[in-house]
Order: sequence, then structure tokens, then C-alpha cells
Amino acid sequence: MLIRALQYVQSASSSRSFSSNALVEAIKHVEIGILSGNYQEHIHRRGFSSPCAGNMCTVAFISTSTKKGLTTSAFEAFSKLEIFGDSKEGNGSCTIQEKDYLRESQNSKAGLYILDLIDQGSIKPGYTLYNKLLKKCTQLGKLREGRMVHEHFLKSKLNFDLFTLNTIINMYTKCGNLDDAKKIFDEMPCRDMVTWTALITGYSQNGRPEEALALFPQMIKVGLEPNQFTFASLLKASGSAATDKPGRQVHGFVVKCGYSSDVYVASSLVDTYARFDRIKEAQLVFDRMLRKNEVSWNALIAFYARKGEGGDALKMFWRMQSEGFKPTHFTYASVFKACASTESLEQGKWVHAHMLKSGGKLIAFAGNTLLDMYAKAGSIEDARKIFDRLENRDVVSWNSMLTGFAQHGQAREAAERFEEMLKIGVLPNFITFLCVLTACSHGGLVNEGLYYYELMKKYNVEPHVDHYVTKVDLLGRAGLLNEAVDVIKEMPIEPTSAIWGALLSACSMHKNTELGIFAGERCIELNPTDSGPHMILSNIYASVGRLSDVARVRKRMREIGLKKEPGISWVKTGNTDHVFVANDDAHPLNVEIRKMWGKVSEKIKQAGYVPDTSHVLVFTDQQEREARLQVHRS
DNA sequence: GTAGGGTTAG
Repeated sequence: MLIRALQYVQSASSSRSFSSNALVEAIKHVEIGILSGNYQEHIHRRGFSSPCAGNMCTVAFISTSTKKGLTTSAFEAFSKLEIFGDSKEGNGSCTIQEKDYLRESQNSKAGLYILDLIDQGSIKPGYTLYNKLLKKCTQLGKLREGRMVHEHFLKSKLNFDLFTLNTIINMYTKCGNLDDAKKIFDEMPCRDMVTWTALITGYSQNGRPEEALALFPQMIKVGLEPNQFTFASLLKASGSAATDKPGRQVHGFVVKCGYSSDVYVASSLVDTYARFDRIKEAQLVFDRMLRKNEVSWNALIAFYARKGEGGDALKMFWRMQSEGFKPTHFTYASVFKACASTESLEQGKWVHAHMLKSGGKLIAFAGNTLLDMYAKAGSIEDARKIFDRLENRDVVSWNSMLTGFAQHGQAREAAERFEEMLKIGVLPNFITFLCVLTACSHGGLVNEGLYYYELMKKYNVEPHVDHYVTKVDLLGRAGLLNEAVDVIKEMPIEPTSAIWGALLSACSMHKNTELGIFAGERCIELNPTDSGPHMILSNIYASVGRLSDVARVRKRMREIGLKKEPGISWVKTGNTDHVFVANDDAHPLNVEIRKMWGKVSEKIKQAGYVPDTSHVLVFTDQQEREARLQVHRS
């Protein structure tokens, strides 16, 4: 009977004429037969075409077993239920009919079938049931369903229960609804340490560190002592505070309350100190840890990666393993970033191989950084390969791929990928638009860029000042200087130095002296410490022979204490880095290199390169002017 | 019932 019923569901779900009615019929059959055998095993052995079919049976199973009073079996099945929302819809493993079924069941709260059963009187609810339901909603991040359970609990005849309310607060914070969590917190007649910790954690995990930290003194005031959970969250919040002061204060309490040797608390301390560049303190806490784990190492490795200290990051990566710790996705993500920032592709390849060898899957978490590493190191082909091989792709994977194309001047590719991501339903964020706009700007795709800019509205992405900078850059590079000025005039926020900087570069490129001077002066007013705009402005003055203005700009730079950073080039051959600094003839093969450069430079000229020497005024001799442009000189 | 570590742009 059971087998026949399962066959019925299976064939119904794979048949073209499958409909909701057929499903209801099928479920009835399953309901009749399901208790006569081992349900889970049968589901497993039948090997359903998709998890949705299994879900349909699970719903039937819950219904049948609760009717028979087998609540434990119902709970067990419920914990495996994946019918909440659309988790399976997203990866395309559903048939169209199954999608309809999922949608229907959502509307008729089939995901919370069990609540209907309570209303019908088939099942008597208790705190345990509500807590299980809330936990499930929390795990799946289902706010709507969680709220339904919360409301159902309020309507029940059950008394106030601290444990359940803490669970509800946690459900709201994990689903990102801090306002409701705070409301419940405020209305509670009594709170314990878990209540406070749940709210502190909520603020800390949702990027509201100030509010998390503000709760700490209040908690102390009512006489509750924080535990290791509280401290871990407080330290995370301290890590994104404006100064290191909160972190130090919390550290004091950690010592006072005796949690210094807790591995969660100590790892958080390492991370917090590292975020304020207090590497000595971070290292000290780390060294004194009696027990370490992967997270302790990752906190330190992430610090070196952020600082661009690739060598140190790699050293720690090998050391953690020699001390018996296995790298995690966090570790790989940091190490790849470290390799990307030091452009040590060879080392990065080693670590990549290491990850493959240790059986690590290529998931977006670490894969995104690996993709970025290859793109930054110059191998767009490898970056693309990584993208194709990713087990899962999130918006960052797409952004990184777009950036890769933009960095390699492949604007068309970037635009195509962008269209593709929209087509398959990946929601672009503000960074996505920056990536695709930058690609268009660098590739001269003005119309496409303007179109994508307008598209931001459709995706509810509010233009940030950086988007305006990119738009000015897009128009400016293409020589549409008046249009670029219109953007600046019409933007709803005050132009920043970056905005004027973009216009300045465009004017320099297209030789609009008057506008360039205006933009340059505005840019320098707003950010006097960047040497770049001073140099461009000076060059613009030079190009029209306004030598006294050149002198004035140079004098102003000296007064501010600015020096133009010398131009530096690197060439890597084998394991040796050859560094060339402006005005530096120190390389042992200097003579040979210059001879070779002469030949290359001749070829470039033959290919049609015309050096722009207009701003190199100090030398009257044309040959000397050209030479100034071709090698590093100040 | 409450906890810590990662990535994309500029």
C-alpha cells in the first residue's frame, strides 16, 4: 500500500499533467499507507526526483501521525520539513508544478500546518512545541512564519514564560527585526541574563554596535553578571566601534569576571585588538591562550590579510597547521586576500592546491577571494575558471567576476555577465552597479553605462556618491564634459573631492583648461592632502604656459608638505623581484635595460604612438621632452 | 534560549 502510494506521488510529480488536485489525491494515498511502513527509509529508497516531493509526503506524514497521537514522530518529520518558503525553488530543482504547490502551501500556511492542527484541536500545544517551531523559523530565517508562531503563542492560554520569550527575541534578531525584539524586551515583566545577551547579540550581529554596547552598563546596573556569550558579542560590537576604548573596557570586565581563558572570549579579544591595529595586544592575548581553536588563528590571519602583510599571513597559515589546526573557509578567504594584495600568485596557487588536496569544496565563501586573487594577479582566464567551478554563487561572486573583467578592460564581457546575472534572478547590490558602471566607463560604453545607471531605480539601489563619481567619469572620459557638469549640478548631495577629481581627470584628458582648473581647485580645497590632483592641475597650467600658476601649485604642495610619490614599477622574473624607482639607475643591468627600452620605444612609435609632451615645459628640446614621458622621472 | 573568524567597489 505504502509503496503504491509513494509510486503514485512520484509519478504524479514527474508527469506533465501533474496538478494540485493530483497531488491532493496522492497525499491521501500516502496518508493511508504511510503508517504501515518505515516512512523515512521508503522516501529515501524511492529516490524522489526532488526534495519537494519528499516534502509533500512529510506534510502528509505530520498530519497522519498527529491524528494518531504520535507527536514525537510528527516533530521528527517536522524538523526535516523544508516546505517553509522557497529554499528549493531558488536552485531550480523544482518542477513548475512543484513550485505552484510550494506557493500554494505558503499561502495556506502549509509550512505551518501544525498551527492548523492546533486550531482544529488535533494537537495540544505546550511550551516545547512553540519553542521547536520558533527554533525552526529562526534556523530558516523565516520572519513571517516566526511572527505567526509568536502571535499564536500569545493567543494560547499558556502563561508568561521567560524561556519562550527569550527564544522569540532571538527569532526576531536572527531574522533581522531588531525593532520587534526590542519591543518584546521592553514589555517583559522580568528579564534574565540570556534576555539581555540575546538583544546585545542581535544589535552586534546586525551592524548596530553602539546600541549593543549601550546595553552593557544598563545590564550591570540591574545586577546581572555577563557570561561568555555576552562578552563574545560585546567584543564583536567593540571591534566596529569608533575607538578601541569600549574594547579595552570590556576586556577589563572579562578579566574581572574570570572569562579570560574562554576560547570564544579570547578569540574575540584577539580580533577586537587586531581591528584597531593593536597587534601587540592581539598577539599577547593569542599567545597566552591555554586553548586555541581555528577561530583564534583565523582572527590573527585575517588581520595580516587586511593589512596586506601577505608574508605574515602565509607564515601563520603554515604555522596553524603545524600546531594541528585545520584551515577553514575563513582561513582560505583571508590567505587568498593576502596573496591578492601582495600579488604573490605563486604562493596563492600553492594554497589553492592545498585547499583542493585537503578536500575543501570551492564554495563562494573562499572561492570569491580566490577568483579575485587570480583576476588581480592578471589571469582573467583562471578567474573565469574559478567562477565557473564555484559550487554556489552569491552576489559577491558576480561582483568579483565583473570587477575582474573591468580590470582587464573587457567591458563587453562585464556588461554581458551583468545582464546574465539579472536574467537568472541574482539581485544586484550597490557594489554590482559600481562594478558594471566602472567597466562601462573604462571601456567607453557610454550608452550602456547610462542605461545601467537608470536601472538602479528598478532594483531599489539608492545612488551613493561613488555612483555619481562613476557617472561623471563615464561621461568625462568620453569627452562629454558638459553632460558631466550637469550631473554634478543636478546631484542631490554636495560634490566631494572625488567628484571634482573625476571631472579634473576628464578635463586633463580632453584638454579643457578652464573647466579643469575650476575642478582642480575645488578638488584640492576639499582634500588638500592628495598629491594627484595637484600634479594634474600643475600640468594643466603648464600646458597653457601659465608658469606662475605652476609655481604657485608647486609651492602650495611644498607648504602642505606634499611630495609626489615616486613612480615605481615591479618586474618579477622567477623568484626575483626587480624594482625600478623614478630617477634610479641602481639596477645592475641598467645599461642593457635602457638599450632594450630604446628598441621597444622605437617600435611603439612605429605603431603610431604620439607622445603628448604639451605639459613637459621645462625642457625645450623635443627629444628630451619625449624621454621624460617614457621612463620614470619625477 | 544567548557567542567569536571571510570576500566584491573606491
